[in-house]
Amino acid sequence: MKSEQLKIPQATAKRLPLYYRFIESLHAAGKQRVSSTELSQAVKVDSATIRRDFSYFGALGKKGYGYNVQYLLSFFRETLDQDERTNVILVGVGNLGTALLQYNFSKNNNTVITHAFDVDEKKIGTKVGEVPVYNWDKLEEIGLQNVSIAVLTVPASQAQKSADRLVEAGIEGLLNFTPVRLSVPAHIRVHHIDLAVELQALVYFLKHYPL
Amino acid sequence: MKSEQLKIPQATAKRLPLYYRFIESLHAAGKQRVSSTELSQAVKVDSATIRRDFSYFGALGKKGYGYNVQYLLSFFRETLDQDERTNVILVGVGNLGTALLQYNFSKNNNTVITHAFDVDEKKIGTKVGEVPVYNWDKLEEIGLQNVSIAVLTVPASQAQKSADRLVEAGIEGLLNFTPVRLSVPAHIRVHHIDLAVELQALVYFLKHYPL
DNA sequence: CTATGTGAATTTATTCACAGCA
DNA sequence: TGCTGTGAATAAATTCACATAG
Repeated sequence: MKSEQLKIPQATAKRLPLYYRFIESLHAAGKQRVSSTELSQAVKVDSATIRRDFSYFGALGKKGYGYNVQYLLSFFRETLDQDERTNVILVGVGNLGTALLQYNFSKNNNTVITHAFDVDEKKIGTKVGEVPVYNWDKLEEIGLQNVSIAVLTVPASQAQKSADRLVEAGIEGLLNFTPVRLSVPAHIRVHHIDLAVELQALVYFLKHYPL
Repeated sequence: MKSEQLKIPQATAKRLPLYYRFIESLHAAGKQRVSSTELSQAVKVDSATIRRDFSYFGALGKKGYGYNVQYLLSFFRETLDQDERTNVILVGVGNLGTALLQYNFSKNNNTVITHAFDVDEKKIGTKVGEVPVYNWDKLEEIGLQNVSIAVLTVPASQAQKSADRLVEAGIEGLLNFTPVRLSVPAHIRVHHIDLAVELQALVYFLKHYPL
């Protein structure tokens, strides 16, 4: 039951949170069943891809009927570990960091930023959207109380050294909003959200891939 | 010279801005030449992939030498249309919108947010990081002066209707930061940056794909 | 009849491995 | 020799198309 999950394609894994969120909204709306075609229209993923994605987890649906919303919901809740809470820290309370703290991914899920860190005396000791800001110099002292993920929103010049320190402190995953391509040990997982690259890529597609 | 660019794989196109940014920094540092291996270490993309990517544009390098930084730079500048300035508007001056306006992608490139829109009277008429905030109700009146891209940072509840209105006004590309999967005409290009999905995906990978 | 689940085909992307040029 | 550029191999992801269960 655990080992089979190792075979799930990465592309599928990245879509799971998307499915989960939409299934939640269907459930909240009181919908009982849903077909891959309906899901497809909502999340803009081909229906065959959705059926394929679901099939990696076994037969979640019923032929001629579709999928039971309640069942899907509890299945994905467990699969995405939404039963247990996941705590995250954020490093760098600048504009972007502040925006993420206010947002705090709060609406749908069980993943929450619990601590923020910064070096600015004026920010330390305050709260930004419920989240207390701690002194970055006290990271080791405070420790990562079973937190395994950090959101990195520091200036580019501080990115690598901040990452090094987080790794040293025992972090396992980084959501990196800086443009720096971090060098980390092989067992650390880093996902990049590179805002400037995303915008440039859109510009490029627009000019060179007319739809 | 134009038509061949239509064959460039999407995966390659998405990496171009990344290459461009690093080549810029090499140039700024006064470096003359660079090999695919060096590039690989810096941008964390396999060196064979880099050579393959470059090869879609012809023979940019010299065997036994590598690539000339100056030449690469001017080649990519042209390819990514960095000679001409690209103007962008931003809709929704909340926390995230404000962060993006302050950031304004400004450091490296020639793509700039020139107008922001919001409905909040307190924001209209002010400037956020150099960018003036206009009344969203006046969108049509102000018009999109040869702007073809909008960054969408409105609340989820406003996302679809904001997009509809932008499309009506003539926008061609959307960088969508809302969790809503927008429905737009086929000729409109939408890129999603779904912050909650990214974080959830990282959580999932961490728990299920031990490195 | 309906909509899943999945073999097979196809498309897209990555990586290997090396011939050949500077 | 040192590195590119690229055929060929491999891997990953998507899509087709349909037998089959309900």
